[in-house]
Amino acid sequence: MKISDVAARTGLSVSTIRYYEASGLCPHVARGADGVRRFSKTDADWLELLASLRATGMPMAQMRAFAALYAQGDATVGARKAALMTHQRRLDDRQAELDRCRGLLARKLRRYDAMAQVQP
Amino acid sequence: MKISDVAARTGLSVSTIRYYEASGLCPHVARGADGVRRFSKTDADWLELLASLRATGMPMAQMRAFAALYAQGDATVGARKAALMTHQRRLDDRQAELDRCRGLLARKLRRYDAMAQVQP
DNA sequence: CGCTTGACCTAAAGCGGCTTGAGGTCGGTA
DNA sequence: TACCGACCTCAAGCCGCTTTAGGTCAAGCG
Repeated sequence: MKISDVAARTGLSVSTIRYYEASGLCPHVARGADGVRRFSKTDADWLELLASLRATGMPMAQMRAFAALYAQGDATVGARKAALMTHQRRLDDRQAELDRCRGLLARKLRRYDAMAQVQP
Repeated sequence: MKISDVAARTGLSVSTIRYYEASGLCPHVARGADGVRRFSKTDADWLELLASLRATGMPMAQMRAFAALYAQGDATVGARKAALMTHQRRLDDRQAELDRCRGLLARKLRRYDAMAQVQP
């Protein structure tokens, strides 16, 4: 799999994928003799997870820590589980923000409609 | 109202509020003779809305545009309504991302649990 | 055959959205 | 009076990318 394929699949840009690798988020990506990156299915799956974590607000430092655990194999499953559960809580916070904002927008929009009726 | 009060109320940091003002997001904040900002209730409400929009991903450029409309008064209600409705769609996108991520995490966590059972 | 086009590569600079730091003014209090 | 804390400005720093500059190679075509 080439970098463009992974980009298409994960929704990350090609640049972002290179940046993530350079930042230690997806270490050990294989290279062909020509120096071109060759992603395994596992690499792609991993990046897909990263993309989802990042899109929902996990900081890079935590993703880096998570990647380091992942690289150390099965012994770290407990720690990884904890990291994901921490992120679940972040999701709940985001959800709350989203809901608050939805409410605010709904109220604002109703007020705008009321204004439009009074002076059309 | 002083800047620290607005910070407490909106959840924005004092620095961020100053930065927003400097960026044209909340123009015309009054100043005392001592040069200290004096926020009206309207200012605070406005910043609260901005905080919510920002926290849910509206780019500053769009907030700036929205602020400019707001500053021009009631004639721009239609445009402002459109802007908020655009943001509502962004909320839906975020919601979808959140849900996707939740699903992914749930699957991952189940897999981790399975692994822990096999080799405790 | 040579030439362009396009996908890949690196390294470095730029950008959006804050945060932090240096340096200064004021009012209150021990 | 000397210090503390809240305010101020301006500039630099930081995070998470994106863009730009400059280069290699393979495929396609006039």
